[in-house]
Amino acid sequence: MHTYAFPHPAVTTDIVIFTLQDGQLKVLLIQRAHEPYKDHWSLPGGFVEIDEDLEVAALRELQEETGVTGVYLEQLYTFGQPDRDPRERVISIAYYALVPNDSLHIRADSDAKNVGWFACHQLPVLAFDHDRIIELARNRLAAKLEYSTIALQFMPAEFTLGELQKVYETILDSTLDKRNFRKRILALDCIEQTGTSRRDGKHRPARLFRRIAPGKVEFIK
Amino acid sequence: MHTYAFPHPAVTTDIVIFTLQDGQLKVLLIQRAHEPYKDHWSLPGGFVEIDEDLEVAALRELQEETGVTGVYLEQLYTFGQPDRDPRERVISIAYYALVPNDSLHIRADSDAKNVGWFACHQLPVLAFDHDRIIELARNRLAAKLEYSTIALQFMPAEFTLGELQKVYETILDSTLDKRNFRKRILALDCIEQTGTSRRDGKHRPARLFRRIAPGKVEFIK
DNA sequence: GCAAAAGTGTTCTAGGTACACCCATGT
DNA sequence: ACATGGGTGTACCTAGAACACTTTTGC
Repeated sequence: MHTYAFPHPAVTTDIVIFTLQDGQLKVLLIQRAHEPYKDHWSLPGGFVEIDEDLEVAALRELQEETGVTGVYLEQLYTFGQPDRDPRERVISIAYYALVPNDSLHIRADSDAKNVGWFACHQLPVLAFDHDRIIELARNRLAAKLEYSTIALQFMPAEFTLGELQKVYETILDSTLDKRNFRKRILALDCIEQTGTSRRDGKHRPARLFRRIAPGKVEFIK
Repeated sequence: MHTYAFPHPAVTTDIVIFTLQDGQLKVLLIQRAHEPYKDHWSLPGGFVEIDEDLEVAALRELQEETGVTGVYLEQLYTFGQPDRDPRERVISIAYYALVPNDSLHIRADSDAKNVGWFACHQLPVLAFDHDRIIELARNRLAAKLEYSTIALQFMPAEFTLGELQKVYETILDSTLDKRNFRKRILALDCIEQTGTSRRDGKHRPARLFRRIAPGKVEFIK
């Protein structure tokens, strides 16, 4: 037991894990096995250990649920409405992560709970205030596309310009002009040709590109 | 005493209160009366009450230290390194506030502690990680000048375009072209002439403007 | 040969930058 | 009269938007 002279809130991290699948922006959700919000879907998350850095706690959740490491992770916002959890006062530091589709190996039912990817525009009813958290994360992600190279964090080691354009179009939910897109991206000097190309379907093979600074997200303009 | 099955961190809010004085961007600091960091300067802040919303806690600190209400307040970032406070694990949700210079009445020595405004570019040695917090707040503020009307939150009810330009120049630490500045600001449709002007010194009187939507910070571009 | 995505330049437009002089007041 | 900040317009430049055809492959 742990006692304090004045009441302390519980502190958790929740993490919005984004990926792109089937041309849709998806988030990872977990079905709750217990009350409150039993059977509702919710964001992965959990209590911050007493000697654990916040970002480390978020990375731990990410690792436990997806098995991935070394992906983009950023603090989003801290949610602390007194009644957001009916059990006790819980303050949650929300993070969001971007996971390339090809590095995914969801731990299937690691502790007998359901885990799944849901398209952002058709989410189930969510536990707590997790709908607000996802909404905010989506807005932040879309905003960052405009002024940073964050979209590259969704890409595998090698990718085509067509695939990258699809990422932008999916997140921004709009179509882009191919020539303008290529001009803009190449002018950023953040990707380079591998020299190889990939045959894929009954059409001209596409040149492959790689990131110049893989882990880095740079601001542009 | 308050007892929990597993250890809980303490949660505080710290608040970076900005104002403009003498053509300088300043922040409000408080001299600590007790250990740790006794006599060091620090940000105003304190523990979040167990049933208190985070923003309400920040507003309370703001009110206690400056007496102002109804000013711009925004959550900045949450700092939670395990060793940032030597006493116990303390997670701090940092906010920043923008206070028009004319609405200031610092409570002088409300509880026998020193309070003062310090220019951002000549801060004293600060307690905890408060130097990092202020640095981040400054960057956020400067960034927001470029894509929102946040600068208006520093202005009193009526102001001249010259005064508003000075605000931009101070925060961005650069000089701006007068004609281009006026064109840009007026095109935003966020301020309007009061119809009056103000005589002030030995030169032509300046037209006065007011905000069209005083409390609102709009995104531009 | 036809369907399907890859690849490639030019023109137009709008928004941003650079720039210099007259105006109203106090001393 | 002169010093001080207030107030105004135009020319240039550059970044973003609009736009259509040829190439390479699989079937």
